[in-house]
Amino acid sequence: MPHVSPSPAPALFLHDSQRRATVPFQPLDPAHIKVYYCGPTVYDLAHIGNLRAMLTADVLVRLLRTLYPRVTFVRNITDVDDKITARARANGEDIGALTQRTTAEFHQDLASLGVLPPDIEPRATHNIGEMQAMIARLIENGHAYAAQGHVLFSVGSFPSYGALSGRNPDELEAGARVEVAPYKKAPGDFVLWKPSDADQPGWDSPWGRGRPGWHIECSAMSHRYLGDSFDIHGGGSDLLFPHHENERAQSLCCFPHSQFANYWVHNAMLLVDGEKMSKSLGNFLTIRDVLAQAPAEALRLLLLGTHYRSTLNYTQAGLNEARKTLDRFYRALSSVPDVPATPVPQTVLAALAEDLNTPRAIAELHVLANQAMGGDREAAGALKAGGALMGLLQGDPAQWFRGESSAEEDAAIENLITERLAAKKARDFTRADALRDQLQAQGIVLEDTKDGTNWRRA
RNA sequence: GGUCCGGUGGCAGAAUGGUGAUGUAGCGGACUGCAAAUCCGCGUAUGUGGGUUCGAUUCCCGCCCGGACCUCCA
Repeated sequence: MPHVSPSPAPALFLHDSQRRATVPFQPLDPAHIKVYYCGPTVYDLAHIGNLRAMLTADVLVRLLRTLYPRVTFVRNITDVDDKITARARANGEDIGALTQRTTAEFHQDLASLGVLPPDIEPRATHNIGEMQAMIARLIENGHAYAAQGHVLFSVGSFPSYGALSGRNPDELEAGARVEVAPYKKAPGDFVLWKPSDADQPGWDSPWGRGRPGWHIECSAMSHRYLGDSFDIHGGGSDLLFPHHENERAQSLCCFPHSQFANYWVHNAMLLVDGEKMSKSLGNFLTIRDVLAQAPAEALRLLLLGTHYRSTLNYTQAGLNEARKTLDRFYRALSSVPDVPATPVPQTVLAALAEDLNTPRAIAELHVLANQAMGGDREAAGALKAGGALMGLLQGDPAQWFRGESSAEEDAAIENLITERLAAKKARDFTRADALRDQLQAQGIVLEDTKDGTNWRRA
């Protein structure tokens, strides 16, 4: 019954932040989709808010790969930043050591969540030359100016400044909470290049030894790896302004006849227990904090359980529920012998094609799981295939239920189960229940079936 | 202050101008020695006040509440 016949791919709709509407996705070149995401600034462990953006990108890219023959996904590493310099100093650590270590930790964390690596992962420090070339070009074009060792982008030189984030540059000044640096011609002008002290990282440049401003790196790297126009640029909604607005301004002024990013995808923020995650509130959660108390897949399912454009409230209860949901999904998969390889079910694909509606896609997985539970092998295959599209359900069910355990542990458990079965056979239920309680105390749950007793970890 | 987003059952979370998914929790039942798992059944929701409409949860306006951004936070 489930949808194994090849069907035409559904049309992809995406919510574009700039158009402020959900619109049909029309690739620049259907033969090759190009996606750029802002990656992490590597000075500390990634938190679950960072993860949300990475997961949104992951599902988007997985979906694009099923709809189009070729996708190039670029996600940068920001390895030069004043936060990095400050942290390295605080740690008494070399900057390179800090960024390398943090990058490795980032990769490990994402890998444990099943987030596929980008095709290209450029580092800012490897692209200083490209940044300088863009800055020089912006100065030539009259869009930037040097002042007191800084180079600043002149916001007034770009009429459509503010179009992405829906801001009026004149109104920005009114509520500005930051002091305007004296070398700025206009308050909204932002730094492309800034001078470095001897103890700050720096590179020689026509404007003196210095380092790039934050925004120019993404313009330089997206241009180098994707060209002056590409399909999708994504990131957290907090990057919309000023980061993405500024990127757009730089890139369009540098390459006036380009489109830069054709679609902008922004995920909403995440709360923890209803409050903004912050170190001072004590509710700051790194990916590793969560993985210490639940399987990575449960975290993944939890984060995909809310649409990416809605605020997501992370709670322990939600994490537990995600875990129970996976129990059911894996139980459905294991209820069917030899789950067949099946195309992605249309119901799941259609949900994701509507602006990455992962909650609806997961609801469709429940429908398939219910069918699989009733013995429908095709549904089980579809469940697994649909899960794969979201990076879920690719594990071994036995592994899911039993987790990591040694052969000795397993043997000990099996022994107690055998003993209990003997007691049951002798109708010594007191003894049998005592053995079951003993296992329960170890976190082992028993399930008696016609064919014997199964066990799993609670 | 400016701009923007949201308020759906106990909880999580979709959708929609015409009887509101999916899950979880709860209740009842089947199965079980008892459980666990599974299956069957049940109930409960559109913040508030107006407007448009034959009909509004959906569109419009006010109000209340929550959240985001407003120069380097995903």
